[in-house]
Amino acid sequence: MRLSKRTEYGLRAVVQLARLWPRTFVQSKDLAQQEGLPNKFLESILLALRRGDFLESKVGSGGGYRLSRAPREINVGDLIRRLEGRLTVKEETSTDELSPGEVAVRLINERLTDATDDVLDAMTLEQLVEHVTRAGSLQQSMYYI
Amino acid sequence: MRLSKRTEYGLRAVVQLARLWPRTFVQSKDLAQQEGLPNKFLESILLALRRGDFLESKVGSGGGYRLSRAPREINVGDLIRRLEGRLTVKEETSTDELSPGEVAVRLINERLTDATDDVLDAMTLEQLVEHVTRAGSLQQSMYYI
DNA sequence: GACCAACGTACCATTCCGATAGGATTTTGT
DNA sequence: ACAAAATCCTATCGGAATGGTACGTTGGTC
Repeated sequence: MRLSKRTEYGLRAVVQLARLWPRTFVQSKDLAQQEGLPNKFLESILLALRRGDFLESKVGSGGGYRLSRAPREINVGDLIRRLEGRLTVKEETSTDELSPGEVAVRLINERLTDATDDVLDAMTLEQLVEHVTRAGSLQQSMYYI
Repeated sequence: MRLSKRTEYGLRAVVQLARLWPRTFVQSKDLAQQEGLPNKFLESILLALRRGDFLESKVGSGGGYRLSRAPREINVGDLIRRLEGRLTVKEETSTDELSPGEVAVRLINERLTDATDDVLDAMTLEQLVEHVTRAGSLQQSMYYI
């Protein structure tokens, strides 16, 4: 189980935006620089997030992106499902004439998606950022031991 | 979250073998035909499973594959991890100088792999086959309603 | 009206996935 | 002994997905 680069970059940008919330707009260029990401690629990701109503954008000088809602209101599962862009062609639910092996595979797939959805849906962006800053301060405090 | 074809085919073959356990060797060709899988591709998968000590094989006329142990002794998690053949280049555990975003991504990845491992490790091949045959008999009985 | 940044489109390079081809090796059956 | 049968092994390949770049357009600010 591995997240795509697209998802990873999107998450990293959103985490940055959440830490700045509710301050004003941040430009794609700056986000890319802070996290060391390819600028144009990131732009396309941010655009998708805006379309998914996770971000608001402002064009022109002094423009940029910001979260459309408070981090508390944003669910990580929703975010990632948007980023992964699952097309998953509806799985062709032809329940008839399934071999035993096919039934087994289907069962496992269901269990896996349920488990991952549970993990991701139980986490808000606020919680995620909280974990991160805790880990960060922990990391920082270790320099002084 | 989706299993690769390689994993899917391997599972389907193993489920068939588990249903026949502890009977004698089944040929790749027959497994491929029963499940409608490409023969040569399946062969390479079965070979990997043999190397992973899930199967025993016998060369020559009357040869084939069979489980190396009882289905009860085979863990689905082990099986799938073998089949996916994740190379996952050790994640480069450079704990220093991580951006907040990177920490967040790492956290999510850990949670996801933990959750999926939990699901898969809690299932033996015997249990999987049991689920399948139950579902199968249910499906069959519906023909007679 | 000059600049700025989001928006949009098209394209490209590389990797991975699923699969096939063609054989070499080992055992069984006659 | 020999032929058939099956696993075992290596190489290759087409196509799709992924990750990324280039270039231009639109809309907003000073």
